[in-house]
Amino acid sequence: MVSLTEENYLKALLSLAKEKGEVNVTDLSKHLGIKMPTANSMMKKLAEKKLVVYESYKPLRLTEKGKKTAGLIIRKHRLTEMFLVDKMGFGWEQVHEIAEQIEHIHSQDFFEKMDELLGYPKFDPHGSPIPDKNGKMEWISYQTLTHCNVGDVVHLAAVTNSSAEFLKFLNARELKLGARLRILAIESFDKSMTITYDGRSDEVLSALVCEKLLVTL
Amino acid sequence: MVSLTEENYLKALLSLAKEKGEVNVTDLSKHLGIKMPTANSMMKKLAEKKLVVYESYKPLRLTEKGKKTAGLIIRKHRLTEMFLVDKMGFGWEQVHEIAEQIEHIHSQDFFEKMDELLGYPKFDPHGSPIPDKNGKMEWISYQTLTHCNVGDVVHLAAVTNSSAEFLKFLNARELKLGARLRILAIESFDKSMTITYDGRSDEVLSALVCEKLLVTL
DNA sequence: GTAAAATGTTAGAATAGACTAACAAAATTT
DNA sequence: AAATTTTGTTAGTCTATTCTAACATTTTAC
Repeated sequence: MVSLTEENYLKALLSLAKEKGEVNVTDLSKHLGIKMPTANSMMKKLAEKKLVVYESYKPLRLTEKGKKTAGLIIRKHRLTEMFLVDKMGFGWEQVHEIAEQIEHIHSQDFFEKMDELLGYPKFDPHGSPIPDKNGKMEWISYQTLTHCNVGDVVHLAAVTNSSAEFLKFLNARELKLGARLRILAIESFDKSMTITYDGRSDEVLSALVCEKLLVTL
Repeated sequence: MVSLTEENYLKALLSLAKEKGEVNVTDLSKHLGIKMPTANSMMKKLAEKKLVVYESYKPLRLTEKGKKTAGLIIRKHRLTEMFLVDKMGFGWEQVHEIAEQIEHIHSQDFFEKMDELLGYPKFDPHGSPIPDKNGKMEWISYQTLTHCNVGDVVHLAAVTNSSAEFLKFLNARELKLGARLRILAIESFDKSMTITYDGRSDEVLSALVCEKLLVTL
């Protein structure tokens, strides 16, 4: 049995591993908003449950069992987000918080029904891949907008931040997944970008925003 | 702030108060499957939070605040059950367990959206009233089938047990809410009833079943 | 290649929620 | 009304999850 708390640790480990490759206790505790010793003792506990490989002073790793467990929680999270947007009419900026809670519901049937009603989606409303029933996730390698050049024309494929604050910022600029973006200029001083898309022309996006936007050619 | 555990105590207090008028610690602990001292100390805690009136050796009562809080949890539970049945295609026997978890989700918006999508229903799939946004519940006084007589023709309005086991039993007999029941005979020995409805004739229901069926004339 | 800084670990304490054992009060029986 | 049974309370323990303070190791800087 994995507690709600343990589930949150596993999820954090998986997403930090994605971003960084390796995970250390400092990053984990910062990500979860807890103190380092708390994270540390939980790692020992998860190691006993064979969900984490823990060796003193070494980076943390999820075991296969841990990866699968974490993947299945993320699956529930993303199916929920998709359901909330597609079937209940929420905006993509509203669903992260709610999904954060619903992902801990213990009912296979509930999430299978969602999956079925949604027609077995592969991506959530923020463009993130939905893991399969074995917790396996296709890790698509998009580029951040930051890495593009003047003149490039790309499509917005995903965002790496699902906070309401960030997504409201994008809403205000009518910037949606799938949008075709043309890069007009890059300010060398602060790396801010001037782009054009849909009805909007000459929108300026700071580097902080650009690095959260994943694009495809 | 009310914890998930506290919410479950409040819900138990409200439903026991409905059944019995007064609530004592023994019934409460049995209902929740915990030991008496555990319930007792939680009652003191809820009394400090002004949710329960607690006096040594006296029956337990919810305060107005406690009733409202409990009513709002039941509202979330029943809206969820209705949503699961009406919008997601679950059977009425599948939804209690799932709703038991979803009722603890903290998001006004989530339940308001359900309510809206459902068209502001007044009853859940088991015929129980859905409390309003102030946690107030209309307490409709149905009769149990047990109290009817031979020759009576009544309609099944609600069931007082939402367990999968009981509802599967009714499913197997195609006994649904709204069904028009005619009482053909009552066995004086064990109070079992022979009834006819819809396509079914001469179904025999034990007193144990009959007392869980609420009917209107 | 030490010294300083960053990171990780251990030990001990707090809170929530559950338990058992022992005791106290109230209700019921005879 | 005394004895018995049921019900309620108190005290102390346990586990999960968190914390702070102190200490240890590793990494980085000079």
